[in-house]
Amino acid sequence: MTDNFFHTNFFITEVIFFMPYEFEKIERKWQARWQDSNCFHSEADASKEKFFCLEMFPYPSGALHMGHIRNYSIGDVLARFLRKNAKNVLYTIGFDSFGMPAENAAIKYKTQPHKWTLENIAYMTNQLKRMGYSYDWRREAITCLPEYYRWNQWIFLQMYKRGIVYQKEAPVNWCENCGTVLANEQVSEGVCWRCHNPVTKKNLKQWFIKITDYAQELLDDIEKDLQGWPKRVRIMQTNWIGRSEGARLSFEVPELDYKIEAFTTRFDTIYGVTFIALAPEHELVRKMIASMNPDESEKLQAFVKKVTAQSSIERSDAKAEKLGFKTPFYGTHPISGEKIPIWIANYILSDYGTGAIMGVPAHDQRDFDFCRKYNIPIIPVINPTDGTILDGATMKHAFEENGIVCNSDKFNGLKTDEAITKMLDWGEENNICKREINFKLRDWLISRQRYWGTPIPFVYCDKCGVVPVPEDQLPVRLPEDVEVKEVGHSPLLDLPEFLETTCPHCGGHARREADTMDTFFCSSWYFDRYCSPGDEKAPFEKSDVEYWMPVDQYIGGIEHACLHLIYARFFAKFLTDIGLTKAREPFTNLLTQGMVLMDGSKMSKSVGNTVNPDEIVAKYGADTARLFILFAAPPNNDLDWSERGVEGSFRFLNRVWRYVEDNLDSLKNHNGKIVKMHEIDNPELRDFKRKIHSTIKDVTNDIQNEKQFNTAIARLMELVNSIYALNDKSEQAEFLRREAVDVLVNCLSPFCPHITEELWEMLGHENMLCLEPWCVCDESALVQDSVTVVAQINGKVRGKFARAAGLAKDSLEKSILDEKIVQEKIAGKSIVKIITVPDKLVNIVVK
RNA sequence: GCGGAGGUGGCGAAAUGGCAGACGCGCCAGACUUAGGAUCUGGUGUCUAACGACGUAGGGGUUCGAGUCCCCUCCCCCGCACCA
Repeated sequence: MTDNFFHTNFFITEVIFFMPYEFEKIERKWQARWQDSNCFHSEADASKEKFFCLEMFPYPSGALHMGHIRNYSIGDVLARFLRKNAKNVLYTIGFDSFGMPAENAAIKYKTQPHKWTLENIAYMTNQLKRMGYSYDWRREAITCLPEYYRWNQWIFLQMYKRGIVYQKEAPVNWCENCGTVLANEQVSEGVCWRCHNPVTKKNLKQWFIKITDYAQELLDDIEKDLQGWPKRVRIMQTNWIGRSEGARLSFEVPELDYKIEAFTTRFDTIYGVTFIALAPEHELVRKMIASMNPDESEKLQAFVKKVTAQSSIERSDAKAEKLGFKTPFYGTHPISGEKIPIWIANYILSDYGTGAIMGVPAHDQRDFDFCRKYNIPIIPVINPTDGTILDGATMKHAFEENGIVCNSDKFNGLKTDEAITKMLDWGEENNICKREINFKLRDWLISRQRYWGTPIPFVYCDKCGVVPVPEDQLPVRLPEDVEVKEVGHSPLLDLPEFLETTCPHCGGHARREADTMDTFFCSSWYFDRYCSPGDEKAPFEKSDVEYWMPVDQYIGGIEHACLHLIYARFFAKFLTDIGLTKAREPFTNLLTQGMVLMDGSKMSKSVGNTVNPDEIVAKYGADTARLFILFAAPPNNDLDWSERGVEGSFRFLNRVWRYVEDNLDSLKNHNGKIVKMHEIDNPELRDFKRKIHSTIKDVTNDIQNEKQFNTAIARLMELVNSIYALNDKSEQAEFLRREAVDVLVNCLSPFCPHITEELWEMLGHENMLCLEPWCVCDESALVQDSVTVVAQINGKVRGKFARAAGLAKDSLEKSILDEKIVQEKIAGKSIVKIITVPDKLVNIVVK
């Protein structure tokens, strides 16, 4: 009750007790001025150094959340700072506006995805403008509009022409809840990245993009070109791409007239093979079922059914029980010619390698577990270097380390490293194996059984089969006037006017592809589009992207480490291959900002611990919201939301405001003269002058090099404290105050652009602050007159003394030794050594 | 299990190997006040009456000097995890 009273009467109590600066009026005033003056528009200009500042564009889910505010506030500081530092800055925003939530919302609210999405975009655009972000709005890209997605279709067709796009029937990830298939990257720990429901495998014919063609380059360029990325992300991508070197070999199955191919990284263990295992999805399994006796065949079918019905979580959990089925078939060992039993096993992945393995239980823990369970023999072919002789019957676990080869004919006695090379050489000479590189990265499954996405530009002709839609017929428009009735049923399937068409080849009857593209396709090149907004002839102009790309600073969440950030890198490489761009890596520097937490856990609607940016902006203004979120933690840390902290930031801005307002006459009367350090005698004023310029130096460095906005803001708070603390009323002091206030306002402006524009204007400046150059640090003002020298005895601080700066080492030493306290402390002891750091410290080592 | 990033006051956090805790929050005291959740001033790591001692997860090491470098251990967070 009491709480409620204070909340609802906040402004009334404020009016009575505390009159804050009029942030709402001021913020709206400057937002309008910026908009009217087009001051954030940028054009390619070869005579200027460019800077492309990019933020991961939002999905228009309805409203901005604090994560967005953090992301975009970081970006805006950089954009504004660099603009002031004479860079030609490209900074804009857009909406990643295709995707499932729009369909779900359409069902829930009985609306249309199109309508819902555009309304959200309108709302969020207002929010972004209300935050004062300095976007060039002319460059905005909205992916769900035909003028954008037609170029998705166009790029897709270029990929098709180059053989990068293909259709394939395969066991693919299926999310029942979303009613669609998912790419590999979009399944994490066996669950759907979006809805967290377990994913199962389904055999479907789908569109894929051959990202694997670029696997090696995607890997190589991580270390070569992505030094400006967090190490974490580089490692995540490296692991995701998952390169492994090995060999391919095959086992003949004469009975079935088939050759089982297998990939191994340990060809040196080839003599230890005691079984072959196939994934239940392996093509040979079908052949086996067909050629087995009915009784056995039925059992095998039941086994396959049981295993494939398991969800990805169950199947891919390393701790899950290994299940096997012994088939009556045998493969021939490629060297010894022995008959090796063939099993079907649940732990063999159908989509890695060949979906079949050579089982070496002595040297692979998974195979070991499997063999112990099913009593398959275990033959060691490597012994530890310590002389132990392994025995397959008694081994407790697989020996996976390097060692000495045994039980392997002429290779016995070789060390593992040597054995791998020699055996592979021998294997290749004798046509037993072939060296091969395998990647964990899979081709990108691009089809989605959803309505709200880019239509895949293909038709199925009764006569000609799968036919691409000719480029001059693009876009294939997505009908907007639809009713989404249920999840998992695309309304396109009920729209004959969309589905029924004619074949571009033969003019006969054809049916359109009703699947749409993964929305990650849209976000893989939107930054290129920012360079050439509204281009009607191409996705973007070559000259534009060659000027602006690559992105100099990208800012976004780490959750895209192995999603968007891999897809976009792939796109950059593909687009350069077809001559459209030059930058093979799209993002030179990456900053992954931390999450915004509330009471230690992530803000989320479902938990109900969110803070609505609108309310914060209404209560304290955009400048305060920005300041708090930048001050509370360094950008890459998680940030705990604190209303108290917000109040602190608000207090600071009021403190700045009040100072200028209360001292405005004097400040205005002392404009235009910069007092140089050498003109100042008063030590207090010399300190003050030094403070002004050390602030410029530190703030510049913190923004530019460290991207530590929290410490930059701390320095500005110190400057404000110094301004308040200065008592001197001399003319010189007044001029210095004026200088300090100008510096403060300018340096604060990237963080809090509105209040600083207003103050700048109040101070009598005529130009908009956002266009004014950044402050220049006067190095001569940094010179220290006196320094505090620490006297240590045996490393412990025993006194602090003021000394003139720049004293020579020996005179400093002497002067410290002469100090009474020091003399007392070292009395009766002998000096072993003195370490002196000029202007800092003298450490006397005594015995 | 593997890989990565961390562990500093009551809290968020600062510290090119050189005064640990800048700045902010909170707290305490004072001033101005009819009033204070405004504003201003001062204080605020722990122990101690004090001198002083101790203090950056714990233990060891290098160094004149370690939050920072090296080794071991513990704890939290993140990513990967049957990838042959």
